[in-house]
Amino acid sequence: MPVSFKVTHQDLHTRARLGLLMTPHGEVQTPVFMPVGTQATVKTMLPHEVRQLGGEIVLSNTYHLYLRPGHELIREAGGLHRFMGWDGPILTDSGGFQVFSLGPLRKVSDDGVTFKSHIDGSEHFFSPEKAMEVQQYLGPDIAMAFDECAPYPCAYDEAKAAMERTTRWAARCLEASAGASQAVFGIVQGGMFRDLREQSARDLVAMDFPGYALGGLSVGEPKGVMYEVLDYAGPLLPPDKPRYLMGVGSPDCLVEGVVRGIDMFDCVLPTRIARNGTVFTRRGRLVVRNAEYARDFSPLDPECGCYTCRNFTRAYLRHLIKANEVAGIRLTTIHNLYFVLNLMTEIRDAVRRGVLLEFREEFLSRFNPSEN
RNA sequence: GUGGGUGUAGCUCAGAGGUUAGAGCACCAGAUUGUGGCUCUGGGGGCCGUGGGUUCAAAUCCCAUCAUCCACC
Repeated sequence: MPVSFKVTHQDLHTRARLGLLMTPHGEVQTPVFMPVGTQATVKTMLPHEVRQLGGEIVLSNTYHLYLRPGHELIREAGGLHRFMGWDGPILTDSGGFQVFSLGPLRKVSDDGVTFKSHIDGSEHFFSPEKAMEVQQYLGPDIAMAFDECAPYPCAYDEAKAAMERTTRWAARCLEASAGASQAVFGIVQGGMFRDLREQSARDLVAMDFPGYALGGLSVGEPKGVMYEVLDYAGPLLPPDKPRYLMGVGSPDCLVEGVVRGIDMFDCVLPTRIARNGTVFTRRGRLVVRNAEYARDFSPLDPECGCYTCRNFTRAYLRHLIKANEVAGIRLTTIHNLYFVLNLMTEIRDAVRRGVLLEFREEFLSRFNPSEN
C-alpha cells in the first residue's frame, strides 16, 4: 500500500483526532491543510518557502496540467515531484470539480465529460479511466477519483443522479488504477441531502478506498448547512481512514471541520485573497489594500510570527499591492499560508492536550470571518 | 508680434445643435472556499477655461478674453 494512515490520538470530547498520513514522499501530520498549487506551483511561492511556512503536502490539479503543459511532458520530466521541485507528498485533484466550475460548455454522460479548454477552446474528453491515466502520468502520492460535483442549490433528483454517477465512476477509477503506484481516494457526493450522502458513503466504503473525501461542499451553501452535512456524513466514513474535506477553508471552517472529524483540507482562499490584498488576522479578515492602512505602520497581525509580520508594515504592504508589485502579493501570500498552517499546528496541539473545544471557543470569539 | 491648433472627471481622451455629458486609467469600497494570479461587482467624482451672444434648446455655432502648444518673423 503506497499510502497508509494511522490515528494516533482520538479526542474524547469531539470527533477530532490526530493522525499520521504516510506516503512515499514522507509523513504528514493530520489534521492538515494542503496549500494549492494548481499549475504545479503554489502561486508566488517557491517549494522551499512552502516548506518553511509549514506546508507538508500540496495539492495540484489534473485538469490544468493535462491541458498545459500536458501529462506526457510531466511524465517525461520524471513526474510531478521532480518537475516542480517539490519532494514532499502531492495530492492531485481529478478534474471533476473543474469540469463543474469552469463553464457551461460541458456535456456529461455516464461515459464521461466532454468539455472545452479554458485556454484555447479546444474540445476534450475526460472519463474516469482518462482521469486515472493522466494522474498516473503525473505521479502524485494521492490521486482523487473522478466525480461529478452537484451545484448549490440543487434539486434532489439532480443531486441524486450526480451522486449515483460518482459512485459508478468511483468503481471504474478503482479498476483503472489497479496496480498503480499511488493511492486513490473516493469522493462522497449527494448535495445537501442526508439520505443521498448516506447512500454515497455506504457505497464508496464498500469499495474500500484508502481514504475518503467529502466533495460537493463549499460550493456556495451557508456554512451552517455544510457543518450539518459534516455532522451526519463524517461518522459514516471508516474511522481508520483519512477524511478529506475538499475546498475548505477559511480559518473558522477549518476549526469546525476538525471538530467534526476532518483530517485533510485544501483551499485556494488564503492564497487567492492574498493576491487581492486581503489577509487573515486573529481578529478576522483585513483588507490591507484599503486606504485606512495607508499610514498604518504596524504589522498585519501583531500576534503573528511570520516573515511578513516580523519585517513589514501594513502601509508598506498596501503600497506594494496598490503599485502592483509582485513582492506585495508574495508577502501577503506568505502571511496567509503561515496563518492557516500555523492554525492547524495550534489545532493539533489543542487536540493533543484535550482542549479543542476551548480552543474553538476562544478562536471563534475573536475571529470575525467577514469583518476586520 | 503674426498665423494656426488645443482647452470636457485626478490623467489620456470621446462627444460635431436635442433625455440626467461618457470611456479607459486612477481613486474608494465590496466579493473571492477541490484557483482561469495581476480578476469580478459596485461607487464617488464635472461652473465642458472664462465672459458675452445666437437659438425653443449650446460642451457643440458666433464674438471677446485667458491659458497652453506649434510654426513663422
